[in-house]
Amino acid sequence: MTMPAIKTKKNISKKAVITEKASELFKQKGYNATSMRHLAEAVGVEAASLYNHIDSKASILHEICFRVADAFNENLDEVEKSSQNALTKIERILRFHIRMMIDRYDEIYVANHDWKHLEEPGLTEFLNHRRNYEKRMAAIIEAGVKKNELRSIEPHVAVLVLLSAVRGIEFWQRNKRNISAAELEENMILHLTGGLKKQ
Amino acid sequence: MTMPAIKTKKNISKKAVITEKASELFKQKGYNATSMRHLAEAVGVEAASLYNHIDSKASILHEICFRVADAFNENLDEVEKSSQNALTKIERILRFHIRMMIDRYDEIYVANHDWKHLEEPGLTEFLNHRRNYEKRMAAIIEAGVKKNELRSIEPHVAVLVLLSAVRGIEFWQRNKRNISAAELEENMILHLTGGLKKQ
DNA sequence: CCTACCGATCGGTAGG
DNA sequence: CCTACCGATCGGTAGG
Repeated sequence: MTMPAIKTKKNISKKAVITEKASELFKQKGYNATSMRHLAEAVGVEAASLYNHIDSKASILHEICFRVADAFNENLDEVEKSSQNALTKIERILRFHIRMMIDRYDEIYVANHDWKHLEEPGLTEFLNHRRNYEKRMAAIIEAGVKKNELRSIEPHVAVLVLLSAVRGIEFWQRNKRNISAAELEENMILHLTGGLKKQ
Repeated sequence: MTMPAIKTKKNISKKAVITEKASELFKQKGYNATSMRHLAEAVGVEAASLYNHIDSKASILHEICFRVADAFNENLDEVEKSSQNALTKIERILRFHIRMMIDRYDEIYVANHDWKHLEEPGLTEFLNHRRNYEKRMAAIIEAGVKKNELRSIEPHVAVLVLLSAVRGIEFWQRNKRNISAAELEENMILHLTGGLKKQ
């Protein structure tokens, strides 16, 4: 008799290590420049052994990208459900993005940079996720402008500015200066919502 | 007797075609995922023939990245020389970035995404260029804050927000909606400088 | 500018 | 989880 429960548990845990190391390497070198042999070395096994835990190199990227997408979608669901005003909603979304960029940097970086190498149908699905997310954010801003809560600004441009500004935390990650994560967050919120508020 | 003048002219022009096609392909697929055989096909020759015009795949990436870096540095030189106030200087820099993102999108995209694959010493040189550029921008903002022209904001965070927000034009390039380039530019400036102005 | 070809490395499999 | 190995593809060179 085998012991399926324990075997499963072991596999999951090793798979988690592989995904984590892959996130690190993909972030450092990029998806294509990271070979399964590099990854195997980082994990501490031979390349062939990785395939006992994962299906393919592509499947690792798929898992990283969609885990990230799911986290952002869940947060947006919650924000949408609330009855706060538009500026508060946007601020909540921004704070979530900023914290994800700080706490789960490797995964986020990979999802932002290497989604292009997803295989179909994952690629299309991922892009649909993203387009949908941007539309929902734009709708929040549009409602705020209509209610005269926000400065009159083109909602899609505002979304583009907000989402990419937050990605700029990559600069901060590269050389974490004297600024703390909290200080970074407050200054970003100040700058970005300052451009949305009515003067 | 050979005719060196004409021969040189021919080589330069073919090299320009190679660089242009490479920018396009690197943008679409990424540097590593673009093979010299793909590039040769796009140019209309066999892969081996490319090497009559360029030294290596790496040298193409080098040329793209440094051509971009030089353009931004030249503009910043000009802005610094002027005696305008801080907000005007920042606005001029932003408008230049926005127009570069629109007019020379392929090159800029490659410089932003694939600089990581530059070979040393190019990689270090490129990163120094960038760090220097960010410092000079931060100095402009810092001076504006001190002179009480700008809202009190951490200058390095402001630079990070501004430079990455502008990169968000990638979203716009992916699905150029109903918004014109001019409308995009004015809305971005409104949003980003709105967060810098004193209320 | 081409044909022919090089050594290196890739993702992945067979079999134990 | 390993050894041994596969076909495919890579950047680049020799020689004409």
